[in-house]
Amino acid sequence: MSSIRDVAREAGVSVATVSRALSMPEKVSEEAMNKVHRAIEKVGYRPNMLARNFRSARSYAIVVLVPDIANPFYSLVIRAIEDRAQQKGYAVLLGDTRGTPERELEYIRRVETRLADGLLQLRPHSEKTHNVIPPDIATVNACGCEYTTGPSVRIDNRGAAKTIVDYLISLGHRRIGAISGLKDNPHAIDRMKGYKESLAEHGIPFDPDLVAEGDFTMWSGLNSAFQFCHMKNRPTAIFSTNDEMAIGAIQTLKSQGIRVPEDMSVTGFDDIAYAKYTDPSLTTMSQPAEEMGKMAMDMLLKIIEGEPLTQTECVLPTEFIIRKSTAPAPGAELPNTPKKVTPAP
Amino acid sequence: MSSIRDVAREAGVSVATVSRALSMPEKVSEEAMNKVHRAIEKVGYRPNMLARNFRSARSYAIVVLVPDIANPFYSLVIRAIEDRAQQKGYAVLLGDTRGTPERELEYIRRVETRLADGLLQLRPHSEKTHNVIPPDIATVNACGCEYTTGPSVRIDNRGAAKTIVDYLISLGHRRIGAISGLKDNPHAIDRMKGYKESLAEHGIPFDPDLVAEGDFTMWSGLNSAFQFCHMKNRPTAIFSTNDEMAIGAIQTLKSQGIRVPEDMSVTGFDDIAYAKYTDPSLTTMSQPAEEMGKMAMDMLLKIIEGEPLTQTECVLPTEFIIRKSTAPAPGAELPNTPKKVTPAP
DNA sequence: TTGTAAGCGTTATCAG
DNA sequence: CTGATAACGCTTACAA
Repeated sequence: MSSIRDVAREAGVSVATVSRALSMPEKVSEEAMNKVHRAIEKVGYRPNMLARNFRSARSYAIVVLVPDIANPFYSLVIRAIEDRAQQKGYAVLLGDTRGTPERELEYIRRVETRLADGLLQLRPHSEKTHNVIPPDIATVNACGCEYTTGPSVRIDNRGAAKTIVDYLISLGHRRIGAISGLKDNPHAIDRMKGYKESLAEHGIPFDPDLVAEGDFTMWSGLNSAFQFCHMKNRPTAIFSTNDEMAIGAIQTLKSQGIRVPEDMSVTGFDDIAYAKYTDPSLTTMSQPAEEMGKMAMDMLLKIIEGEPLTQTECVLPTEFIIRKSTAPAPGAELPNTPKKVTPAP
Repeated sequence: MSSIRDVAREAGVSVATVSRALSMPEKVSEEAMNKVHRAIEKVGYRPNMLARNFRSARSYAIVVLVPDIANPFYSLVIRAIEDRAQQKGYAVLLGDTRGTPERELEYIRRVETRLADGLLQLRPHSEKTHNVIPPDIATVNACGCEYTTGPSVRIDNRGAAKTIVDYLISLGHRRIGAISGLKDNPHAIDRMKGYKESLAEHGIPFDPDLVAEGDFTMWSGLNSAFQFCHMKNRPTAIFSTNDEMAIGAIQTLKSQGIRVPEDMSVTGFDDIAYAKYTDPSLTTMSQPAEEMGKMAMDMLLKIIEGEPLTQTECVLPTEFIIRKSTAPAPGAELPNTPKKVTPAP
């Protein structure tokens, strides 16, 4: 519990010199430097960061607001954020909101009360169900959507979804079921837009009976798929707005004796690590999770440090990964099997 | 940026009264209370927690040291920790070490410099490869092993592993391959002990050729399995020390035309969410991830607050989950198929 | 290059 | 119950 004073006394210099030796070494003589370091060693001094942060009115911490840390896509983004933060000397406060506005508010308060210098959001902001972020708070959205306001990093969810459905249609599918996220989830909304756009473009009428509402969990994918199994005129393909629901859906299909992809194709979204190891492996849209986290962190740091933002919205490219869960529609006659699909911008 | 002074002036009371109104409301008259709250509202006051923490020499934060946040088992534990921390008014600093002692040290420093009040470790401590935690730091291990020193929460890794291998043997398996974690990983060591114990108990000689060293990733499981496929006298079952390696291994086996479980049984460890959705679904040992995080957090809080610990080591029960990835050994004659297996203590 | 001393926003200690 | 005031450990003008 020794303080800077003890070091100063031991070294025979002033506290100012000790302070400077620690934070502006170039302004201290070599001799003083040595004395200080010896003294630090001797008294076992550790600077009190609480005091330093207080004095400099900065916490060197940011909070990450995430709907669910156990979601593998989010944990990838967070890992990248943490990595970057550590490099820059910032700490990451974990803010798992579990979808509740109350918990979210707690974390917003943490930055209002100076416990954090900024806020990184991993879920698109929907004013209806979430708190509005006070305007004086430095914040960046790392997983934005089309209508995200304020600085954000995102992918083209709509375009990426359209790419997937275009592909399904090119395989001869005409009845394509969709497993959406919750109705007011901005990611689900954007992706469903792409789904509808693709259908419209190919002259396929949109059928509301063909969309099931999930909540991005495997469990909900499992349940949603039942709805499609027992239809009189069941779809030949399922477009899921994320990988876990697709994995759950495949499970159900198999249990009902429906072969994937021979009888029904299934696509995911995110390309989580498990997508490659399911049976069959999952055709899906890969998001640059690491890059998203890293870029968002860099943007937030700029805002915090008062540097100008070169661009306020950053749309990153996705990659369409074709694996084994998709095949030509049963009985479809294809002019030629598509070899290549342009990735979403 | 208004301070407690502004509130005091506005309310016509002293700063001491404002401070008390906020942290010891029972010691303030109702009248003063009202004046203060009106003033707070009016000037838009938010207490500066940096100052409060500095003054009270507490950060109300803990750091969680985790080898890899993207590991689904760890993210479950962390979610529970965060939940508990939030309830108790503590923040969680994410410390993803990526296995490097340097990053680990950075986080240990954070608690030495008062930026956190305590340390929760999610990996067993092995003195050889990790920093030693200074004795004056409040710390609890949430995923301990047999030889973890200091307060810890853990499961009986050895016993649980033995339960699995006992089961395999009861199915008639005699040549049982093992995919271990890295040699010096304490979890891997404990679990491999259980493996060997079970073999010994059943009079099956231990064969070093039958153990592959993985690193707990799916990728390493995938590679390890190849080693078993191409053996002259290949095993009829694989005991993997975690689920991801088991999932990777199954992938390899299938690709090599080896049916699971008909030709070869595979077992995992952890029971991550995906274990239920692989094909075939995975027989594995379920760890009480949430409970482990919650208990460890409670213990750490007690240490921080100076309360006595009722017990310093807490061993939680596991549950053996038999799914579809295990079956009787090919050609084995079983006296009677085992119906029930006693779970590890 | 170094030292002196004035804060930073709170809480805690004393008197009143 | 309330108010004045001294810390808390550090940074940073300003002076030397």
